[in-house]
Amino acid sequence: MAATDTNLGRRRPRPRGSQATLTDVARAAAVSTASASRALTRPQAVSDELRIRVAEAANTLGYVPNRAARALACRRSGSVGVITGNLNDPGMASALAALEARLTDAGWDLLLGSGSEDGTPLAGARALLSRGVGALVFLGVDLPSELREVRGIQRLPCVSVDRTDRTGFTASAGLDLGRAGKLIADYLGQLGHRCMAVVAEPRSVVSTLLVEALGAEQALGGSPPEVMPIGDEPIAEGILRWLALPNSPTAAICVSDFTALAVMHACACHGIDVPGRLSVVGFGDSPLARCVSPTLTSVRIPARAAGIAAAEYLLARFADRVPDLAEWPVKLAIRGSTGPPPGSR
Amino acid sequence: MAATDTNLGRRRPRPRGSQATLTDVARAAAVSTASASRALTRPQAVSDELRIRVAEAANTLGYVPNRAARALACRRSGSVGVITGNLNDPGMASALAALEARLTDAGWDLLLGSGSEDGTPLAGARALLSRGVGALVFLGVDLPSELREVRGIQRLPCVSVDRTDRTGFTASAGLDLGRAGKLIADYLGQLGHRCMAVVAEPRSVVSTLLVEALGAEQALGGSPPEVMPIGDEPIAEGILRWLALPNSPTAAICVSDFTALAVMHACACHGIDVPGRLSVVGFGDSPLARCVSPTLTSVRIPARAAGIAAAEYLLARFADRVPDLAEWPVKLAIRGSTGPPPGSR
DNA sequence: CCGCTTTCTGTAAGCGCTTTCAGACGTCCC
DNA sequence: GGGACGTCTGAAAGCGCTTACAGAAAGCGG
Repeated sequence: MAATDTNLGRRRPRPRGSQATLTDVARAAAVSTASASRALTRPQAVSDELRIRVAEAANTLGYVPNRAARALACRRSGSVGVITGNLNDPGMASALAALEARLTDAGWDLLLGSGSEDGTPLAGARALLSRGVGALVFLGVDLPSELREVRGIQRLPCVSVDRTDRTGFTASAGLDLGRAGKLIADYLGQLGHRCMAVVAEPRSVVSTLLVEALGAEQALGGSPPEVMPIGDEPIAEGILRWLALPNSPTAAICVSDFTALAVMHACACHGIDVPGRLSVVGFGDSPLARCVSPTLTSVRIPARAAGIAAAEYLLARFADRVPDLAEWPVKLAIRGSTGPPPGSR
Repeated sequence: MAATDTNLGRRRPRPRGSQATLTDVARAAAVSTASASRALTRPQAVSDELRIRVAEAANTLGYVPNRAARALACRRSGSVGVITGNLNDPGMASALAALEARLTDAGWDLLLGSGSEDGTPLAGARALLSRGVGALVFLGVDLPSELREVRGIQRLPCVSVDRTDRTGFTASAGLDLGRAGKLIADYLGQLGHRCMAVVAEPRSVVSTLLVEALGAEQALGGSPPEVMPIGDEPIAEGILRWLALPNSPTAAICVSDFTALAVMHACACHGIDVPGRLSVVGFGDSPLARCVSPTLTSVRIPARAAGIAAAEYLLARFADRVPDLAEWPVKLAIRGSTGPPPGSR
């Protein structure tokens, strides 16, 4: 239906004056198409003279290889699929940009799969698979364990850049957001905090990971953190309610710097001292984090590096090399918005 | 080089147990490949009986058409290229998600082109063109006028979703961010503001448009607005400096809600009344805008709608229908952070 | 100078799909 | 009953590219 609706599967007449084909190049260079193909794709396999002749012909004709034909002949698509989650999660956009740049440089296409819009990443993975992608990248999505059951995915290099894959199925490129929770818990725990809360945007991978990691952390006695969803009520009210609790949180872990700033502002408006009464931690370490007062302690995410790492991983696998996945540690940029909890000497 | 480096253009053996082909389906259904193809892509063109037989065969075999082969046979790629700018600009991510969802539904692929990473969108457009995309979408990028010179682009449906195209070359899908500046200027002008300033993240389309639109607006006497770049110095310092100017701004137009919140926070910390002394306008109308105090006046961007509009436009052009580009007006969500300038009765 | 290896090039066979063209088979009407 | 017509199907020709295979040319030791 979709196909006919949009005229997808209908042959079109070859537009006049269209792209030169390999045959044209071969004719212009007075060689066979085989030689032309070789000269273009594996220059070292032909004689210098032939290579130059073909290159010149290709150049003057403005030859651009037809990817579909190549994919068909090679039985390989030349494209990798990327399934994105919430691109508003700090860093995800730049990870994507870096990934794209590196893969494009190497001659691969990036096919965008259904992201956070509808349903699970499973549907997205299936759709991309049916498009014949040569690999799959998961960017800021929670991976369901059913993923490994998806038909044909076993053969495919898969990489997730924020290690949200609890299935252990994909490789994970450099970025361990899960560690961020531990990092924060350790740091705050050492300062003396025993009760901390999370301020989270819905549908955010970061929030999932934060809650999970904080809950598991021993420093906090294993109790799951209080969570305040964003967008329901004024931030200030939520905070005041927290502080009125018998065992009130002494630290607020926020899912983004934006959120953290909202918390700080609410505190400023109600005379709640940051970090004296409440420590605030942001996420993403945006440029603004050091431009506010107090300056904002924030998790720094090497997103660009992670995007590149993912790309390198895939390129290595494509070339049948042993991939070498460097870990790019998530770090905490400690600034003025965090300190010892009230009552600690 | 890249090609050999990554083994791109090399044929691979047909993996065993791989996808069923149309030929397999045809054989299983005991029909010719021609009939199978027709039954699958244009069901109304064959008899019921044949269609059902083929459908069943395809189903049991788990047949998935090979896109490359189809593209080759149809002389059409079945993919549209999208060139993204700063995905952190409010709304751009969701516009992309919506675009992707709609196009994927209709059977088109989304090819990601080099975004903000390197150089101009020109290179990105060329790269995508050489990949044989059937259309181009520009998402949050400033379009240089050289774009129309790109070889082969003239024949291609092009659409930009935020109307940053001053070349008049692309269609523009529903979203006129340029109007946002006018909207703000009008509103603030009516309140009595005569001098306003912009707080901008670098490399942001929104900021470009804001500065431009505000500068052009008559209400302000045509003088270009003061601009404070983000990340250089504490926001508070910049604001204090502004307020010390002889003809100090009475309103701060911020490139995002995040930025706006930073401004409000700085004001709160220094006893600057918002909106009494300084009105603050945000951009994007995020959920947090109504959770802060004062609630934040913000530009509401129908980004999802714009993404869908872009998709519909392309689908219409693909089907040789007359595209019908609805305008999705950018609106101003007026809340508590804006008011008359100081000194106005 | 011969046979052998090595290096390069061309021929031709696909890759999986769509579509043209023509044939087969009914239907309908005179 | 016979021709005109319409509907459906199949054979086969590509789409533009890669590559197996074989042939040509060149180098080389004996």
